Amino acid sequence: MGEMYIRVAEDENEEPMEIPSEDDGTVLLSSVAAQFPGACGLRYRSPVSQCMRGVRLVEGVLHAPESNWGNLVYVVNYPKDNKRKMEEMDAASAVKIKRGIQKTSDLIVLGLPWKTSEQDLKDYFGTFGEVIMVQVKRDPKSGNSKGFGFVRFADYETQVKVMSQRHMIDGRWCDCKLPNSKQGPDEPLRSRKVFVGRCTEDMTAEDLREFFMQYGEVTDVFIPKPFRAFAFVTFADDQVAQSLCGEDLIIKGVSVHISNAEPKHGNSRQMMERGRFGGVCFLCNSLQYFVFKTYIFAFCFEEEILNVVERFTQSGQHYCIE
DNA sequence: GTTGAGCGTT
Repeated sequence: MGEMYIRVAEDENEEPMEIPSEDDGTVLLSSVAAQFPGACGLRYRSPVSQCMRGVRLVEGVLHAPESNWGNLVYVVNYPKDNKRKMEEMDAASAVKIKRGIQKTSDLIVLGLPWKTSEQDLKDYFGTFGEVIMVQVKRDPKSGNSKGFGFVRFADYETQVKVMSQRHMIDGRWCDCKLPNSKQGPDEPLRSRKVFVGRCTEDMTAEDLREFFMQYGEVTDVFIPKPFRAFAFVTFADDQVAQSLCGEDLIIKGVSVHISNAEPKHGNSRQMMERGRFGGVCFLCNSLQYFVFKTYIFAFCFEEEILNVVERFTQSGQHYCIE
């Protein structure tokens, strides 16, 4: 038969590449793999049945169908769950993220007027997007509203939008948040909050909010007092928060460093057991945590320390200095 | 029958 070339592509619609055959008309899998690393075989679309057919492979040698390769385009087979497949998966999920196609979750609606009904909720939230669930929590006996409820949207974009603002419902301001049951260690790498290090004292919460708005909806800015050269910024969308981690950004002419705000397993008990941060506070004589000098943790990005700092500053409790 | 920070009878 003599040496010839067969046309091979990664996809039926892509431009094929010519792969040399052997003198006996067969094609070595190694020849295919030389151009398509990781290839484990070939397939083609039968002109008769219009189905994909596999090419016979015996000990690394590909045999022509009908003893003739013809002018068909052969498509490369890759092993299941190999690198290429993984890349396709990544690409697919990346598209999902970019398009905002993400699983939604129930949002708790806090501050509802006693009179607000589920129909009221549906009518109100329906103006943001498709509502697929509403609930008003009531006392089973009396049927009286407990003043809070839940809502679930069809689209993640809608959820983000709704979480990013307050809501005037039947004359009261209400907040929509992720319920506690949906937070926590459910998805540890999905933090919506970032740590902003190297802050200067002239950076106000409003400065930070305005700056970070360019990346996405900002739902909270927290600056510890007294000044400690860091802040926490929370976004409505965890993807935004994650995308900023590791960045050095310029705010008011100074470079701040963004890193993750929440430890994967930042358990205060674990820290105490390690004996690194445990002890008795000389101020209150009963607290069990130490926080070191400002300049130490201000420039230290160890998640555990930051978590402790945040717990203290947010709870309004005093803290210990050495 | 009241109230106003919170966290969901299944």
